[in-house]
Amino acid sequence: MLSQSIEDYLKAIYEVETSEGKVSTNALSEKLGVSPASVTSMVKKLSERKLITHKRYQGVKLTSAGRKIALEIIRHHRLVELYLKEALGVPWDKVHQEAEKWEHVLSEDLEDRIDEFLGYPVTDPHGSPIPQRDGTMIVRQCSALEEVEPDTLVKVVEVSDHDPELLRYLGTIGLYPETEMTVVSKQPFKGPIIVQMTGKEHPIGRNAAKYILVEKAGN
Amino acid sequence: MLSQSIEDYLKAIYEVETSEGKVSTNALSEKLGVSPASVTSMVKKLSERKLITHKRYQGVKLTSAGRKIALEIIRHHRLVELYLKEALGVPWDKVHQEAEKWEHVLSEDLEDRIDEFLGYPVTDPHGSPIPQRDGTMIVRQCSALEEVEPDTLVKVVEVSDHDPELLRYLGTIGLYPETEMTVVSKQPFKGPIIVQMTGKEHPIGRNAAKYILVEKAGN
DNA sequence: AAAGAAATTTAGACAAGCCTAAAATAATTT
DNA sequence: AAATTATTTTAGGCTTGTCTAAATTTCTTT
Repeated sequence: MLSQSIEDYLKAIYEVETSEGKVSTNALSEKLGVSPASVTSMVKKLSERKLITHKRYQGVKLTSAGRKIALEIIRHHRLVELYLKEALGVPWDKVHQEAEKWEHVLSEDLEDRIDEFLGYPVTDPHGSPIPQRDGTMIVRQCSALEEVEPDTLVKVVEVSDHDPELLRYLGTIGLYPETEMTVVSKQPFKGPIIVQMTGKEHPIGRNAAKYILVEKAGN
Repeated sequence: MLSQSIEDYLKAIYEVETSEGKVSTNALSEKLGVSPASVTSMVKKLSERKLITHKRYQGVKLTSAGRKIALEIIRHHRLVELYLKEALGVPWDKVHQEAEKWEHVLSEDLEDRIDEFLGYPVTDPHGSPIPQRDGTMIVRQCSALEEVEPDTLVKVVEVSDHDPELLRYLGTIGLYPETEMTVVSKQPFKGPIIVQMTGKEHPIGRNAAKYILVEKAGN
């Protein structure tokens, strides 16, 4: 049995690896909210257990054993998020926080029951792909809303769950994964991006637009 | 925020207090699976925090603050047990083990949602009463099946969840809380107790009969 | 290329919770 | 009542995961 801490580190390493490519001590320190020194000592332990590889002063990499565990935890996390929303009506800006705790206590049996209850879903409430039991995961071609040229019809693919405040705001304007919308204009000087959804126009700050992933809608 | 360990101790103290009256270091050591010395040191910590009172060499007692927390944890545990059975079809011999982990990660918000989903239940799948939000709990007049005289019509009130094997067996013969049955005879020399349920007769070992609580059925 | 800045690691400490072995106290037996 | 046994506590140690402060290595700037 792995400690909650180890699971948290492996998950964080996976996420940084995916989003930044390189996994530095500092990045992990930041992400996990612990000191760099603490990261170094945990990194040592994870290397000894062959869950990651590590060369001094150069980042860290998951081994396939480590990646398998990371994906398992992320699978738990995202299944739980979706379950809480679907089965218990927890609003989408709250599910992340709850899932952070639940992901560590979910048995395989319960994982399967929840998966079945949800009809073997492939994405969580924020549109993030759910790793499948075999470790595979859907891949999608998408870009940040920030990068999209005006006059394009796009479909929301995924919204970052890092900021509940953002999720609440997007909820109020009805912007969820699968929503289609048209990018009307990008205001100059890093001004907001204006999108049109079901008739209405909404301004989306650049900062928010970085965290909204979209794909070109079939038009 | 209380550690999982502290929550486990408070729950164990509550349970021993209820079933034995006096709470000794040894009883807790046994119940929690840790050494008596460990219990002593945790007891010291809990006293300092005013969650229990303790006189050297004479057991331990919950303060009202401590009891409140114990009941909260037990409420979590029993709500989760019932939820897992009702919402996810987890068999009744498995729910205890899962709930041991979940009871520590349930937020108040989720507790309320689950409570509502279940229609504000008062007992868990084994018939144990669920403490209400205000700390109250239903009380019932019942006795162990072992003590019941033959030729009595009884209703099962509660079955101990301490042994999954027993629960599985009782499941196979259809003996659940609310089941009515007649005590046909008590075999001599600590032999089994014969009960009749829906026509069929079943022998129940004395050891099992200790853990089945019943009340006289209105006949 | 050398100096300064940034990132990383080492060294040493601490809290929580557990352990064993030994000492102290209480309960039971003779 | 003394001796034996059982229970509880004390003393001292271990592991996990964290921290700060200082040393080392790497990167960046000039």
